[in-house]
Amino acid sequence: MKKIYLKDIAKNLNVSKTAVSLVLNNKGNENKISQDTQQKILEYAKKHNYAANSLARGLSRGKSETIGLIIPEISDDHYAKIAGHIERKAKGYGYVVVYASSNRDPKNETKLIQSMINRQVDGLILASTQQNSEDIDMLLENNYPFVLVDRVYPEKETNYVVVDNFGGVQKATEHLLNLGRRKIGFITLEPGLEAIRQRLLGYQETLKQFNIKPKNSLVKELSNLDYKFQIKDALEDLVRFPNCVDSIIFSTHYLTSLGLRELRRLNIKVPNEVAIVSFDERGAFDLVDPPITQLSNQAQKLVNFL
Amino acid sequence: MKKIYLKDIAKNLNVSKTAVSLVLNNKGNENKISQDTQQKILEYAKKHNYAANSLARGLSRGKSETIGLIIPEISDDHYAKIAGHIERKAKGYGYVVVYASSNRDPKNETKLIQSMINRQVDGLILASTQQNSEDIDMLLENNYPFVLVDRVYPEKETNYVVVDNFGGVQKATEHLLNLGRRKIGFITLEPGLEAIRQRLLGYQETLKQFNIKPKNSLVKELSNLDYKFQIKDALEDLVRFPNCVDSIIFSTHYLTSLGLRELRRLNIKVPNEVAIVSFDERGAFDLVDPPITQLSNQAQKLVNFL
DNA sequence: AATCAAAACTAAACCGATTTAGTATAAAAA
DNA sequence: TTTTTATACTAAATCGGTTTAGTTTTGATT
Repeated sequence: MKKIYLKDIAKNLNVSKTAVSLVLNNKGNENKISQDTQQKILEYAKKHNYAANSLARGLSRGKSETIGLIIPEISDDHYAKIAGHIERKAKGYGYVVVYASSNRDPKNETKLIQSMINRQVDGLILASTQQNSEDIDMLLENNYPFVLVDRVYPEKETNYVVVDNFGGVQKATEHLLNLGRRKIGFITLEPGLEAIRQRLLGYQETLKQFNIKPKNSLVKELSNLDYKFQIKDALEDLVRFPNCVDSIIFSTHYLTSLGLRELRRLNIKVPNEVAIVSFDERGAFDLVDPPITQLSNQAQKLVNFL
Repeated sequence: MKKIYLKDIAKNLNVSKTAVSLVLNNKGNENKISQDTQQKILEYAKKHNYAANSLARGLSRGKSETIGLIIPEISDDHYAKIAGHIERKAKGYGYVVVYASSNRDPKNETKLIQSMINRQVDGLILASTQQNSEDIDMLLENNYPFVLVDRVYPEKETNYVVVDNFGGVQKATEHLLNLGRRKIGFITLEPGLEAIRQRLLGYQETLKQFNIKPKNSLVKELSNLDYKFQIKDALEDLVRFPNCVDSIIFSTHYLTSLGLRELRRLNIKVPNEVAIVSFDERGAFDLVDPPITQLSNQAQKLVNFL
């Protein structure tokens, strides 16, 4: 089974490459190629299993039918899900996706963006480190087609798709309030990422709407580096006097994991003594008894807008 | 910031495209381009941020510096991890990876393989559905560079990389035996996949090595479609008279998840009454108390051989 | 001064498609 | 019969590189 090229078809059927190309791209009619000839070409192509070399096609058409996806880490569940949904959508349009992980390093991200552009991807989807203003500016200036997902530069005018961080936490907070909880703690990260800021805001604003004054002492902002250690103190402080929370919202799934273990260590009954809600989904949460309330399927919602 | 092409450099420096191409590909010396000229070209290229169009390069070189990855599902934790490791390795060699999910449908897989080939990927990594003998044959016949990962056609002579299914379960079994457990149940899937067969074998052979006769009544092979429902009966049968197992090996992580919940429902203490070992890793298992013994980091080990 | 080899460079073919700007033939209109 | 207009096709340029097969220039050798 040798590879077959456009010119082989042309030669064997005694027609021009042009004719073959037109017919195989469904432009036979508009270019007045006779039905006979079209038939002939289509049959021959099918019979010999012809498929265009997409590098050549891409070069001459100036597009690659490929989209580039740059994410912090493909092996991260959250981004793997996003990648999955993007791929499904892309496939529907005949696109293929190439991915690359920045490992949350802006320098890497810059390189990857360049590499993707050189590879002639037709567009970029970027879950940025959010520390690459210049790259975003560059893309904007060059009118390069891209959209940000999941992580956004709020001060820039770009297309973006994010989960509703504010609304999500708002719902979480309302959920707890409707259950009658009134002393709601909030464990989150330093507000470096816009998403994180939005989540805190969602919590605070919802409390206000219920005429509860948000107290800073109930909000624990852990360091991105040290959260694993800090969470212990944070949690103890929340559940002990004088805070004595009756519920806690965790703003990311891994904080939830850690927090849950800590609560167990402290012998605190979940949800009777302290109810908890987690912002992110996490498939395996259903392993835990009792199930954790979670805002599920964020990744799904997110990509449907693309 | 306009795009700059090889011919622009050539024109502006009054040299030929050939010279520019050679120098930028580090073939200046072997082709006796003078140091002066080389300097000139390199500087100009750097200054103007030249980068080759990789479609054009790929077309003329006959390779794309791209590798194709076909997996059942990118959003599956296991495959996302594999994808992550593959990407890291690939990046080291200047390769980029395009992925596509077969959704475990052989028809899809066939299409994807064709699509990847048309896209001129330089090689394929395939976590196959294992129901596509013809595709594998085709690849072999055409001498196409590919390797199977994770899922293998044992009767075919291909390159492949798999976790040591046999050895893994062997270790798991030894682990339980060394803990003094003697009535070890094995919950697995129908032996459609080679990996699954190897796991069962690992269990059976290890028992024999310890002079324990493997009993079929202690092995539960659940249907791929119905395992969620069948696992209840399977588990009850194992723990109740006359089987009364003191431990269970689950051959996949999702069986472990389900089994664990069932054991809890049956009020059976893990690991005191029944110890369990899971074949696959699963990050979130550390949520569960007590921790589940697991064979960890399979994905990592797997890809290091690539 | 003629010869030869090495050094420095380049024209043009090529990769495999797409696409523009035609041409040749047949049928219809003048 | 000549002109016009469709119809059915095609040659050649193009995309942006790489590479083969030279050619020209310089310097050393006889």
